[in-house]
Amino acid sequence: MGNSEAATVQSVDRALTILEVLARLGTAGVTEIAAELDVHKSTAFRLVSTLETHRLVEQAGDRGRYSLGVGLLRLAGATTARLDLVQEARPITRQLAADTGETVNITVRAEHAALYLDQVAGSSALQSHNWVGQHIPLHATSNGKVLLSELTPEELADVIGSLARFTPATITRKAQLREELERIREQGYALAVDELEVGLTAVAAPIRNAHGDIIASISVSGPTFRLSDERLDTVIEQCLAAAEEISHRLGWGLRQ
Amino acid sequence: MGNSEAATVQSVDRALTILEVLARLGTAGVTEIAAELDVHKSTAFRLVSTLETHRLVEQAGDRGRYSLGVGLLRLAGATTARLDLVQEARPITRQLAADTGETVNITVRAEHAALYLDQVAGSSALQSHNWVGQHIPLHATSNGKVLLSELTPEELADVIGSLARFTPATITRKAQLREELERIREQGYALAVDELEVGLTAVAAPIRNAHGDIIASISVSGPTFRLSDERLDTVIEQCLAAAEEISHRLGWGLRQ
DNA sequence: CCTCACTGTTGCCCATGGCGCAACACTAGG
DNA sequence: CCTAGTGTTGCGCCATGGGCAACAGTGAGG
Repeated sequence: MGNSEAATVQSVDRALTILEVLARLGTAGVTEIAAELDVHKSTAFRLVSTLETHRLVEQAGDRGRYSLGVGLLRLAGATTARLDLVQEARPITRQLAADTGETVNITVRAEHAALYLDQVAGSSALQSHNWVGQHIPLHATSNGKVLLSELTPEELADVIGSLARFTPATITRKAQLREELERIREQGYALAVDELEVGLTAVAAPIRNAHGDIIASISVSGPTFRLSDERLDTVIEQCLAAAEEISHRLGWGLRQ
Repeated sequence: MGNSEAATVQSVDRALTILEVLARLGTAGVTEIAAELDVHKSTAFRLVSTLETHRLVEQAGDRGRYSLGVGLLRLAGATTARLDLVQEARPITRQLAADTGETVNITVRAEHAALYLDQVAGSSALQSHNWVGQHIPLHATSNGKVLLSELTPEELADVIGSLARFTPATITRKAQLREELERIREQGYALAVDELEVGLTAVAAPIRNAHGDIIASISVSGPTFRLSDERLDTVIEQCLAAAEEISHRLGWGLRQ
């Protein structure tokens, strides 16, 4: 999409231009906006009205003068929270990948799935695929299970639909998942062996915010043959330490 | 605009819904977005494309997956900076209005005009009109002159067009304005007597950010008969003290 | 290697929804 | 009161937004 002339919708373009005008001027009336866009004021009014319905624009002070609205802050907030997390965590995910030699991933929950925010490959990592921006199933991954582990039963019921099977080892019954989540809460980390893919093992630990809520998960994943029992204990400890460090950076533990 | 059914543009509505979808899901492809909107994927693609042209959406990681973009942060940033300023300044503007009994205003520069961000009326204030959200001429007001006072000559030439006359006392020659701005730089505040309206006197002082740049102005205004010479000195001191306090709250003076 | 399934992207044409016009409602100032 | 200016609403026309179909690209599996 390097071509700025391609495939744009004129009325949408105009509406977005209104946002830019309001950022510049602070406030503007319909007639002023119409002049900026070189359209009739009834057109400007309809476009502003639509923006207002979505809270991207609101009426400032007196009736009829418009300014940018709180809906923008909300949308931007979703973005900055994730950018901040990746930035704060990056040196630690780098170190963890270097220490383990495996692939390190950070995920957050996005409704019914886990979303990959960041990925750092270790020296032994065989897969070169970049998962950033992609969704993974919550119930079949270590990261996903961490993200589910402290939800209330109501929240869990809301988030989890049918438990799709990916391998013979995938958890597909809700009672089994609940037991697994209980185990994760007790031991403080999640393990997934061959549950998403045969031959893939992953360990994940929770990243917490200043309030102690789980907001993300960090995992170390590699081929099952390399993450065998004797090595796994070390990797679990390293993963837990990394999660704890990131959590501290996000303010966890400072208010207790 | 209490009526959410009125006067909306369908394609704009769809585009804004895409923003909300992306805030929820983190990332999504065109086909996913089309399903969320219940439109054909070519329609979804064009809408996303338009959002991308304005940087509100960008491609996340792999080609073809979209997430919210930095353009959103920019738009939101314009809003939050102003909200922060009003919030930080509010207790001080309240106190100043109580101390002086006059009307206190905070303005920022919005291109070629000064924009009222906040207003607190004192006990003696006769005018009940709320100016928040409105633009005022830079050259004919104490606030406006403060906002102009530290611009470079090139910036000043860019910002100032013709100097409209509002009263016989309005500054209408550029040489005269330059002298006035020099005086303001020296004394640290601006005075406007009968320049916008006959019978209206206002004092304004600069609000500075952590870097020392003037980012806003705070004024005390009232009828000329009340802001006479002997009283004006007190009001000027109070206004300067308020501006300094707000500036400190915004980080001014902490790095010297 | 090939094939298939899926996704994103482009071009065309038509009908629908976005637009301008005109009227109305409201406000402030004289 | 009137006037000038602004925001808001309803109507009908036509331009542009939308769906269809084709194409391009990618990844997985055989």
